[in-house]
Amino acid sequence: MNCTLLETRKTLSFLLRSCTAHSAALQCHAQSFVQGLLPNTVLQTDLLLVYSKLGLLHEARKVFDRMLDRKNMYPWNVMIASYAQNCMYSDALMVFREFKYFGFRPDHYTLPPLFKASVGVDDGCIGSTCHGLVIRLGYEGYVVVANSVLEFYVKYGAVLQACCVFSNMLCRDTVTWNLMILGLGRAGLCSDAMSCFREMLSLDRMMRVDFMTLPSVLNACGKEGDLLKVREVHGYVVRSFGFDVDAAIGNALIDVYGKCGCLKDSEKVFRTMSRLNLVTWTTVISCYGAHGKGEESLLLFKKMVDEGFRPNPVTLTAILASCSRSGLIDQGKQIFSSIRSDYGFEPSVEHYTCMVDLLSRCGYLLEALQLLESMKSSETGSMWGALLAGCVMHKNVEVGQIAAHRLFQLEPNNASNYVALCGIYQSLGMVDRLSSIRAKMRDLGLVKIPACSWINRAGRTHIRPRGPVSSTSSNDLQNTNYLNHDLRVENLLHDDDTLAMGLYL
DNA sequence: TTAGGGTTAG
Repeated sequence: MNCTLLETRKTLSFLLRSCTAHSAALQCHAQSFVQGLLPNTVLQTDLLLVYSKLGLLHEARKVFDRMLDRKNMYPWNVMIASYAQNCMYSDALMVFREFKYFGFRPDHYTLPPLFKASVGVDDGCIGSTCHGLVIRLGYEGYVVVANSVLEFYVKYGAVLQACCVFSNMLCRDTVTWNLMILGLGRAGLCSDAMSCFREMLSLDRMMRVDFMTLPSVLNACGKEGDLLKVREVHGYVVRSFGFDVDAAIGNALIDVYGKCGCLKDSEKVFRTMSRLNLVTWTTVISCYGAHGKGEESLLLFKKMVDEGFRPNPVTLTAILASCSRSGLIDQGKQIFSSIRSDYGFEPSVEHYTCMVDLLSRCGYLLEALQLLESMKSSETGSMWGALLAGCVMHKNVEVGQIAAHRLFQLEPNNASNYVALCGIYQSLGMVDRLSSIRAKMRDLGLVKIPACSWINRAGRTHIRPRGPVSSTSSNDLQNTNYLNHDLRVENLLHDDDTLAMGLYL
């Protein structure tokens, strides 16, 4: 390549790296072609990067496929990462298979997207095998790689394994702590999540709590329903970030106050937020709905649409659930029919469940049954459970028996369904049938687990069973500190993973 | 020249 062409190539590389628009990238690409600079590994890699950055995966793949130099790891890593970042997990894994075919060994750039892809395709074996590779190839010391391993176990719902990885990590940073708090909170180990947060607060500057830590911490507080802790964390948020917070923190605050029964506080946070997103609207709609304020939820839904936000399936579930809790039958029916016609989604299992619940609560039991029998999605216990609950409420034995017998097939070990049917028979004085169901429960060895309440008193959570039983300390139940488990990483890997590692290397 | 984290329903 002569000096002029080299200069042109360098200029185009510089321009490509600063491209922020599709048209500019296309112009640079065209110029590269016209100037006779292609194929060239450096320029093609720059094109691959810019198309990936702009989310133009089809263009990126075309560039990748035309690259003649397949010995360079860099484009492979970029292609795998681009697919993973754009949720095209199967494509990422296919490129990785090809990568292996060419005899490459993954490096510390290759592995993080593979963990993401493993979670994306819901295949724990891939992540587990990659974990084996991390150990075998000695990448445990790279904090980004180690965090990806941790993220895999957190997102895959394997909290014990996540704790094990966390305990054995050679280096940690803010992302590590954020992931661990997230994992503990998602697993319902809320006290452990809070302990983890407090430990993080006591660390030095390198591990400083950042804006991404707080939604997970708040989420854990919400699951526990501990208002005292919520206020404590909210105080920390205001001291650190002021009142006008990042959308995700604001959304978590709205949600958590709603879950603790403080709708007024949810409203206050909502009013002070300047950066709203679709999740904000969905959360606030859901909060009003959960507090039985369906009319307000509908007004917010309308305002959201007027402000240009297009509801997603989660928003539609939230508004349907709000209608259901408030018995707003006409509005609920109208929204349900608009899911396909106005918003272009196929109604999901969740949408059907809300609709069956709404119809059942309002006494339209035959209509609910017809809806269940007509739907294309696969039926779930929740749907039939909603219908059965409506039958109990409205003392309808005919539909109730259909729902109960369907539930006996779907959930053979769930005593609640038998108890619900007994409730219908009892309310109608059908003594023989009541005795028959109770006898069946005895034969099957089914026992209804008594309901209980969780009460927070002076910062301690107590469990109060129904009936005249004294309260039990939470310590009786939550006496496990997961982070202090003596765990060895080797125990996380199955024989199959070891075998896969052996085959690979 | 490439890799990582948060919030919403049921």
